[in-house]
Amino acid sequence: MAATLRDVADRAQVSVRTVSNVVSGYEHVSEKMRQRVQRAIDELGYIPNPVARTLRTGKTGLLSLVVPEIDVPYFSQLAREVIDAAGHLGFQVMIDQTGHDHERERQLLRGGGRRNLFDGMLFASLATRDELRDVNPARSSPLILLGEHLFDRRFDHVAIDNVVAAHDATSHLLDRGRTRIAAIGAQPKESYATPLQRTEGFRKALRERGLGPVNALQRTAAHYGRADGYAAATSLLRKSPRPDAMFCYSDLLAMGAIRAVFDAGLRVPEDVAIIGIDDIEEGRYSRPSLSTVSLDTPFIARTAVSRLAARIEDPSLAAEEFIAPHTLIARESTENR
Amino acid sequence: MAATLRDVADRAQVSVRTVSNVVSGYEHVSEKMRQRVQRAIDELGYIPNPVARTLRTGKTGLLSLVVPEIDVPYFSQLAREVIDAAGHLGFQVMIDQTGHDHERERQLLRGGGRRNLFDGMLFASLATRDELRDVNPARSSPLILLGEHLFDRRFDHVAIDNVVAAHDATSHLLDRGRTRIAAIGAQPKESYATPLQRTEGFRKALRERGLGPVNALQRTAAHYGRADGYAAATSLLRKSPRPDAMFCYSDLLAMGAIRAVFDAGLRVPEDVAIIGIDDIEEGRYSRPSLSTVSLDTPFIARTAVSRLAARIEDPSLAAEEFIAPHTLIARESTENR
DNA sequence: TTGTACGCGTTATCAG
DNA sequence: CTGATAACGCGTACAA
Repeated sequence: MAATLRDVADRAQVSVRTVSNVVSGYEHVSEKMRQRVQRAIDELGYIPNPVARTLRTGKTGLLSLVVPEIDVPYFSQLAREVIDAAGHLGFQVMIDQTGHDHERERQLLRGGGRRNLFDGMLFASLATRDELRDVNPARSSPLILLGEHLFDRRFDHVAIDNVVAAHDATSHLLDRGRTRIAAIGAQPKESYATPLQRTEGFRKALRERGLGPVNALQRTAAHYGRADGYAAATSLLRKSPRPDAMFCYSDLLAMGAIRAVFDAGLRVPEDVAIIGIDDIEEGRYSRPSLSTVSLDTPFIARTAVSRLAARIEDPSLAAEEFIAPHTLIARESTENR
Repeated sequence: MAATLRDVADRAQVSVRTVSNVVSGYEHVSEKMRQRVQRAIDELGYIPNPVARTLRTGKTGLLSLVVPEIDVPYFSQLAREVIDAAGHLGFQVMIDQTGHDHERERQLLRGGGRRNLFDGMLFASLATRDELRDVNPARSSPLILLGEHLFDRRFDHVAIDNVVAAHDATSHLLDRGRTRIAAIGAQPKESYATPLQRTEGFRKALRERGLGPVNALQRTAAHYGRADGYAAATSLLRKSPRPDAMFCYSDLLAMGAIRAVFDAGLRVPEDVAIIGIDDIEEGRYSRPSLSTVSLDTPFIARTAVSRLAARIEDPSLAAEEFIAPHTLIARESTENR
């Protein structure tokens, strides 16, 4: 059915080598030869078979992006940037979801069960220290960690400074005159880096202003979704005296929290100020619009993809860490009363 | 470096044929043999090379999902379901974005420039009649169209009944006593099926209640995003008398419209009722929560993936059309005044 | 039930 | 600059 390199060679009366040269744009081919071959290619409608090429070269041109759930706005935004950045470098992207399942994460880190169909992997899902420890950087396929995993320095790693980001968000609430500040997003089992660091930044900011321990005003959230934020905020509002501000570890948590405040008959920001982290577009249109810490997703995506490409070229590269910039964005949800 | 089938065969003192049988779970292998081979496999840490297997079998186990932008909630939710459904059938999913670029759509429909690295494609982006006409179903790789393209019956097609959905949404607004109903989402150039059908359903519902032509209350929207909804709604509110309801062709348009109404100093639903289509999670937490037409995304994803799998098995299948169910969901944004 | 040998479509090596 | 030919790793018809 489909024409092969050999078919073209036969038709053009040349060797497959010559055809291959023309197809892959090899320099030293006479113009005459090139035209003759090109004509045969066009006549037969020949298209190179990427699988055969891959078998020979060992490169598929495929990257794998692993996220917990692609329909979480932060991750779909990241995916968008990653796919674009990868495209510019000639890669296509396949997506895997872990669904917060540890076993699945472990499995994907080992290369998806089978030997990889991809040249490298961007891992943006959670992973505990233990799961990473099982992975041997020297033997596994090229891997870049995104946003987490500060524990393990054997891997390339693109992230933000979570301690500072959380500190900035909390300080912003303090600057607005809030004093009973709650935090939503610590993990039930503290095994991940990001929530730990955000909690650290949160507490640090409070300490700097002479505010004591705040365990009673902290709430865990398993999945950083709207429902988690809603539940946590509802629980916090039952306390007396109730908090006058909430720092949410993700914008999605914040969206849930905002709704919870209103369902409790209170107002944002008048009664409770709310700030998140991520800067998803949703927060720019919500009522009130959401104050947040904006992460430079394009930077993260570009850095991760180009670093992965470099590591595919040279797997012996020493592991490096890249910190993406973040900016505090004040919107309506933390305005002064 | 990596062990091959032949390495295992040498080590187990058997032929490659036998090893291959064991690996691919062939029935008729003696238990003794199986164990001997399995031991060699484990010792060498052998993993089959999917590329070589693909070259031989012609199947990559990869599906391509094409969307306009993955970070649009409707599409990321669809992607989530598609990836899950594909996983159950042993497929992985790569994602391509068209970014509303016609040339790119055309290119992807032709198989991404190169011959396909995937077994089949789910096309959920827009495409005009012309773009599809260039594609020959018999020669291209297996293709399923999602949600659009009712023009062309040469392809498998999974969609909802857009005319009825739009009719339901509009009727809901009429049932709530609204009389000056606007519509946001027609296309500047009417080349796509979905907006045309929604406009048809919209007008049909108005006609049934004896309401005349409404061109003055229709607004186009190029990309169905929040910004488009905001701009269109703002423009509509300047009319006098102003509309008392807006039917948005997507939930995202509706989110932008809600914000626009409030920025204009008016209230939803008291002054303007708003309804969308899609049922994205965002609309369940927004203020007011968003009335909408819920599409059965899991059904769409499962149907599309299993149909694609079937078509990969048997490319000669006759094209078929699948209609996914939809349900009207009334929330706060269309409550009675 | 198992072994041998060939082909899948490329790229790379080595002559010429 | 171009031709012949050997890999790449696996599946399978054919033979035993």
